[in-house]
Amino acid sequence: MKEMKIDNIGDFLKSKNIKPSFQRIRIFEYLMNSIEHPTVDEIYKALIGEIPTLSKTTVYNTLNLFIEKRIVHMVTIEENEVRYDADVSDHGHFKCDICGKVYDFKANIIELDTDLSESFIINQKDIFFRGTCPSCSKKN
Amino acid sequence: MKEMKIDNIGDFLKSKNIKPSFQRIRIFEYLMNSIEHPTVDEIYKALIGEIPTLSKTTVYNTLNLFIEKRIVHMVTIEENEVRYDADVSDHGHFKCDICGKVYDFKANIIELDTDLSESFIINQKDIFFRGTCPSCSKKN
DNA sequence: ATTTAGATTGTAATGATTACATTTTTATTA
DNA sequence: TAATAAAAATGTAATCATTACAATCTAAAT
Repeated sequence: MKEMKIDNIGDFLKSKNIKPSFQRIRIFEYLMNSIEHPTVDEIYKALIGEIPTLSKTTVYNTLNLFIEKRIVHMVTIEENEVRYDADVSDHGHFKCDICGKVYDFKANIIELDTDLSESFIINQKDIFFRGTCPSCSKKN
Repeated sequence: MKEMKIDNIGDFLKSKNIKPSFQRIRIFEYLMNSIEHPTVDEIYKALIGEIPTLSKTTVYNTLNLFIEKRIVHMVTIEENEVRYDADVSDHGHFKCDICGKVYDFKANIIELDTDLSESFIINQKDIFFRGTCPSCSKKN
């Protein structure tokens, strides 16, 4: 999910040195408007109706390009499948072990105190919590 | 990697309600002494010499049991394969995008400021950074 | 209009993980 | 101790996400 609104996705992609093909625009748009953190399969299924020639390989290629250009984050919450997030700002993910739902939360990662040497160049910071979400803990 | 030394792994497993079979003891011991965060395949290959009848299914079963009993953490750093860590204390992982090596670092996760409601029950906290490690950035 | 690079597609292969049934080991009871 | 039951380990086969690669299509450039 992206808080900042991008009015013209084509121009945004261009500004990141990405040629704005139709598929790329629609994939980024879908990811931007997703509250969940969709998998490749979910993105593919959501767009195949509108783009009948879309192939899963294109979704993979496009997402890998977006990651390389740093406009999308890979979220390895699940064991088996990778999820994607168009919100590249610092924030955390909470996964409920019961219902499997993933919640976003704000975290002040910049102020996190670590013993990591200055000579490590950090490109991405992820915070990931697991546990039981309020609605599932109520049921027990 | 586990900082705290466990002198008798069998007793330790028993204390966690895990029957200490030979395979389970050896798998936990291997994980405890690993500086890296081995994959299922790495654990299997490391032990097959010593335990020729060991099956990969057993490694999977055992690790899933350890996770359930909270004595091992799943580390989803890689895209494709899950890694495991016998250090369940709060700490972070840094993965170098160039050489792929994973570094542990200390992080004061408890003091991390988040907007997550109190009604979320947190069982596991993970911090994961990506970037370039000192030895790889020197080379460029 | 032609050429060329880039983007998309489909097929097939790879490789991690799980399902499930069978066998082996360990614990329990008579 | 022997018999029985429960738990653990094993092997095979299946599933499914991901990638490799070659072919086709599209769009930009000359």
